[in-house]
Amino acid sequence: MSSSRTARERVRAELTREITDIARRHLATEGAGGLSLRAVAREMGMVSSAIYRYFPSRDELLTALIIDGYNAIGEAVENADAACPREDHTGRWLAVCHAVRDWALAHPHEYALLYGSPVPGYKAPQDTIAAAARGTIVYGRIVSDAHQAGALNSPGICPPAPAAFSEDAARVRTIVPDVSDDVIARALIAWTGLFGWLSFELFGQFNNVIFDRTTAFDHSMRCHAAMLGLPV
Amino acid sequence: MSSSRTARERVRAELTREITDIARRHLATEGAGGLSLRAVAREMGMVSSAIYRYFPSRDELLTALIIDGYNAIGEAVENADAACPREDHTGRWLAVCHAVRDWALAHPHEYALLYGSPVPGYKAPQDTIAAAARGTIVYGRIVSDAHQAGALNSPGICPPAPAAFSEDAARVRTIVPDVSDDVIARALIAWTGLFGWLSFELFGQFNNVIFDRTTAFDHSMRCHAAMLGLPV
DNA sequence: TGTACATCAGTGAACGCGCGTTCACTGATGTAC
DNA sequence: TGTACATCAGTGAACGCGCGTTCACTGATGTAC
Repeated sequence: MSSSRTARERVRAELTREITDIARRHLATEGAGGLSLRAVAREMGMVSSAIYRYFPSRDELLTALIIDGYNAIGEAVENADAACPREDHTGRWLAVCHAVRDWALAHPHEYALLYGSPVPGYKAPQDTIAAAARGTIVYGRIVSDAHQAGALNSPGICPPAPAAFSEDAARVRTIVPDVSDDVIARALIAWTGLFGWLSFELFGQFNNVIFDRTTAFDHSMRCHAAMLGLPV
Repeated sequence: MSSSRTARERVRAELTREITDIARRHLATEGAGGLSLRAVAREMGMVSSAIYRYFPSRDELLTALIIDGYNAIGEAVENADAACPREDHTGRWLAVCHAVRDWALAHPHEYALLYGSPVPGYKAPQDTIAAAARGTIVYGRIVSDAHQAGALNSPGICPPAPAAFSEDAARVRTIVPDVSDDVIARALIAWTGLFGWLSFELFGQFNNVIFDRTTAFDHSMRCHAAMLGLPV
């Protein structure tokens, strides 16, 4: 019967989720390289080979974790954005920044898995790339909304984007529609600036130097907004 | 005799260098987690335990590699800066940016070791922190030189640095003397922006999106210069 | 310059560990008639 | 509703591997008198 088939499948889905949960927890203690199928199986109370009923290899498990991570960060970003008035583009940008940071601080090893050094020997499959776009798309919509609302006023301090940039800009425009090359260039700076800050903060580069990180972060992201052309 | 003592010591120094060279090469193929004393020993034609004459543990070898890395990047930055006319502060900043990037592209795994996810289980000792400062000090001097030459004109688009930032700013001022909190905040943004860009580029975040990376990078760093208040 | 001794470099065997993955298997759960 | 069969989950043993680190040792290189 279809109800009993879903019974077995429900157990399967449940155990799959349990495996990824445990794996995620191990990631948080051992780091990406230390993720071991045997350790996960041990904690599941299973024999190590049983894991292979659920994931055909260690890399597939890693892939699942990466996709989950991108989705978690994407969801956090979407929620933060959705909670702001549509026309408050600066507020939306800042909300997104803080959402990414809060998530990163709560899940430092997952952040490292997504935005840190690539895991040696691991080749990211195509599925992860789609998941990675989720947060970026929200950011792109904020910028293009601001542009369409006429709220994006170039601060006029950057040199114009070079002609050689236009091909790459065209590709980025699929995520940030309608805006000029100049805006795309500045949007890229803000985006890399956000993650650059977080990587410094999470990977220890601020140790013994910056202590009130929330304050400095917030101010930095406001400056990025200003450079982007948003009202601050 | 002192000449014969230095003979033995010269061999020792030579072999120590050879070990770190091989380890560096392994780092470039296997990544930080895959660095193995046994593999290094094998390639040296030694038995694995012999390595312990030179490094008391795997972590000490890692520490040596990290310090070497920071020094290499620091030296590249120093040279790039020194090749510019002192009063061309914008040129000095751009030269530093390109020097860091060139080094990072030539040594991606070493870059990851220094600026990527921390190696799990490895606790960076104090020596590495001093070495890490070398490049930063050059950057700080450029900013403070520009300030002292009156070449640093605030673009006036950032909100003022919050009062809560002043304690951290004071700490940073030991590296960038004399400048205001506002300048320090903007200097921090440019610096994190540089490494944020490089991490995106090296860790794969630009894949399938940005292809002419040198062009986009150069333009981004010019924008950072402009935001910092340097003439562009 | 020659000898007695101390220091150091490198060997080889061993300890104890954990890993990913395969394979033939036992039972339990689901399906079709 | 009941039975015969197919699918799936989990077991347990094994393969083959590499790792960091310790230890007692042999020789060679350096030092002091």
